Amino acid sequence: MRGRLLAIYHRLYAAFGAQHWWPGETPFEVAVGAVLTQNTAWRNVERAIANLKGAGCLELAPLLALPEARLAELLRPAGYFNVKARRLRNLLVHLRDHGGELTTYLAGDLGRRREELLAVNGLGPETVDSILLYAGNRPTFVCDAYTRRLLTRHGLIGEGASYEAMRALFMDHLPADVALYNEYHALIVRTGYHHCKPQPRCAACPLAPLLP
DNA sequence: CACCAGGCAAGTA
DNA sequence: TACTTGCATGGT
Repeated sequence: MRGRLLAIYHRLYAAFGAQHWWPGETPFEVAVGAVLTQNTAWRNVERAIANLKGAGCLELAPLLALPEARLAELLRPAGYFNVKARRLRNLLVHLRDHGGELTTYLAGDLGRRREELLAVNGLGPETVDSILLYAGNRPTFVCDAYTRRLLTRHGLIGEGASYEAMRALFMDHLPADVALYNEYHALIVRTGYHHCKPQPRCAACPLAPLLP
């Protein structure tokens, strides 16, 4: 399994190169982006983040001081703006209640932090793992819809596999390397944008030779 | 026009 | 437990 997963990784890296994730200047911005990009094109998230920046609200205190209706207004281009205003506030309140310093918070016990964040309404496993890995540089593997498609298509996991099962597949068979986890997930997402995605097989896909 | 995009929670049976 | 639905903008 380790060989299969690494072979896929090397193929993707050779085809697409380093992805330089996460796009975001500070850990706080990364965490905000993780919530805003739920089921949403990154292009639209960038507009919302630009709005927050323009309002001087890309830090905990000023962002938390915004009325929720005003926050939703700024988040409009990211879609689901009412839902996301609530979810983002839930995260901010949680951080405020746990010291107010994101980097310090994310440096705590990994399993404990992951459980705490998962308990925040609006934060699911992908969002939480994204925050931990990309904002906190913690070794947790991020999975998503593209990951599921890749794993099932290569026969590495069953159709109904849970998020936790997918994550465990990577973490049980790869070294707990933050740089590797970072690049691997980014490359899988990059592959999602690749034109071969709907077809079961495509000669131009860098993974075609590895398909069963 | 339809379909998709770096999900998640709440409702239903 | 296992499905289904709501949430919403913007690009292709």
